[in-house]
Amino acid sequence: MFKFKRQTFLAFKVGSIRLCSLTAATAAAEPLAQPTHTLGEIISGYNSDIELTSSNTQFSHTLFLDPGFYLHKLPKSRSVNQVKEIHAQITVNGLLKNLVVTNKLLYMYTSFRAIGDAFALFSGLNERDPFSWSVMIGGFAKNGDVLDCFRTFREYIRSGDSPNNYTLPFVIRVCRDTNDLEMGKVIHHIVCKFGLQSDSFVAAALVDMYSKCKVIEDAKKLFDRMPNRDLISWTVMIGAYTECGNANEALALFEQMQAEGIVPDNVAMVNVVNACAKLGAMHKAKLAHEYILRKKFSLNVVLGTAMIDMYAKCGRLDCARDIFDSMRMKNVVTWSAMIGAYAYHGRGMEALNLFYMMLSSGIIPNSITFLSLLYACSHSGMVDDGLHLFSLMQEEYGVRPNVKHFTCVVDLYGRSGRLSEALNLIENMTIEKDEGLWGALLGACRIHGHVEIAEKAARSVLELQPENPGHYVLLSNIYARAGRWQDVAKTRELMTHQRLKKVPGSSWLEVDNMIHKFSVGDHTHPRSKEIYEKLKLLLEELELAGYVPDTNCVLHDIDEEHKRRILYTHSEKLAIAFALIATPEGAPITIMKNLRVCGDCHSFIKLISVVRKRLIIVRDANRFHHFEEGVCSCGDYW
DNA sequence: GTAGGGTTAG
Repeated sequence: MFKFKRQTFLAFKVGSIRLCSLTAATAAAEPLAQPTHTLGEIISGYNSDIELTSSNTQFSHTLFLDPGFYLHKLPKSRSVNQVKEIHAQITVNGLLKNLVVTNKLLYMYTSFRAIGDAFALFSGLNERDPFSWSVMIGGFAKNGDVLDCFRTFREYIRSGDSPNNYTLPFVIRVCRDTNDLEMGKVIHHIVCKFGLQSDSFVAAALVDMYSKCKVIEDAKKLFDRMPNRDLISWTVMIGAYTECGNANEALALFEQMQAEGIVPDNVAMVNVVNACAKLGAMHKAKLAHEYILRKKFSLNVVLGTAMIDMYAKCGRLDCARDIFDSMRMKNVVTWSAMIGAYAYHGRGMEALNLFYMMLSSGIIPNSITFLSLLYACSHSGMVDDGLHLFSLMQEEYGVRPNVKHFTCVVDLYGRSGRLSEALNLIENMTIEKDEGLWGALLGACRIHGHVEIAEKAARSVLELQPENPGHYVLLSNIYARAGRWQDVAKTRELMTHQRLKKVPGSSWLEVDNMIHKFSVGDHTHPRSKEIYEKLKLLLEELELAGYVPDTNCVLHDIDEEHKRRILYTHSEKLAIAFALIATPEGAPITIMKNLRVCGDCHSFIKLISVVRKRLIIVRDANRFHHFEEGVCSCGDYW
């Protein structure tokens, strides 16, 4: 124990007080130069740690001269204020000139996202090494400070140092986060220039960047060329395939990874679970779950939440709820996932009840929680509840509605036939409108056959997205229903003038633990011949039961007969025909579709559910449809 | 002795 001399104490006091402001800690180094020297003299006789206590009990600090002490102590900081306190101690000890200590200090500031403090320290440094630069570049990257990150990276290169396998992944990350493929390619050139393309960290970051920028082929090429593919690069690649809609390939890759002797971890399993969710394949989901239990992965918040989503998207609300109930730690994402699951299945009341449970357990809802709730209300016809939540969200929780929230409210009004209120809401909105918003209004006009508002909605939606064939189909359906055949023809004409972006539609289902995938007019399935024969019989059977093909769902400029042929080979119908061949009589059928089920297929499936006495569940891009005894409660179609 | 790539709800 050492009692301060008065002057030393004052010097320290200056440091202690000033370290509370961002730049002051470094500024404090200057006036402290002299007194610290005194302090050094005082304690020069002690090589070991010395505790200095002031006579004023307000200040009681331990000062150490050994850099190792701070390297050990800094990571234990629990707040930025603690870092600042240690910063002051380092300062009064004159240890700021030790770059190892200073870099760690810099890192601690960035880890608390105190980027201003970090930069103040960084810019005050007389000397910087590649560690300091990479911590600073990484700090900006993790904080989303794109411009500062690039600026610092440029400065670093200008200072004469070479970019390395630490700095580059940070810069690549920024390109990924901002979806800046062009900049990503520039960085890729730099990577090659410095011969770092084989580094695991750099390569994995590049693969991730390419995949998030939707150039999966480039990502795969890079991945295939990697000499050492570790767990993380595999995980990135698995996630990339799931993201681009090829979940089957993602799961295949997971198998391949294990065959190469790589042992998955929790994060890898989250990616596997996501792939199963995308596939909606119950068998795969169960296998993944069993694997997770067998290998004793901890069901942490992230993995647990992913599993809730997986089961919900496989059509198993009960399993999703079991996982939800078994989770000890739940965050707002977990609750929102479960609320979203109910919403997705058209179970508005359950979604709402869960929301109130969430509130009583003290979780604060966010923008996405409310989006799921509004979605639940719109698909369950709970107009008043939806409108109440829409105002609650803004007034009680300060969540500013984005265009997706508005879209739900338009849907809410629209489905219940309050079309002018929906239009009014859109017209009075101050935020930017998108095609989804107008599309919701257009969809509502189809349900209620409102031509006038439909034309208004169609004009706006086609202005924003002229290349989407779905909008023309909707408008044409509305005209057709009103018997306005000239306008149907005009719509088709309008469409043929556009370059249409066709997202290939596909449907798939799981039979005997295998995924069977179909696209329109598909003949690739090994049992294709049987499927088409079955479909022919089904069509005859259904026409007797009153099915009339709705060729308005096909908008190609072709004759009626050709339209019928296209219509009857829609992927949903092929999938249904296959299911009827390959599954036991009376068993429920579950089909997945990457786009929305078309109106004709919707009526087709409704009829199948009654003439074949089957429960048919269809998951499309929007929701789950439960067809039972000729009824689907979705309210999407007439 | 100080710096690094992958994860959950829409």
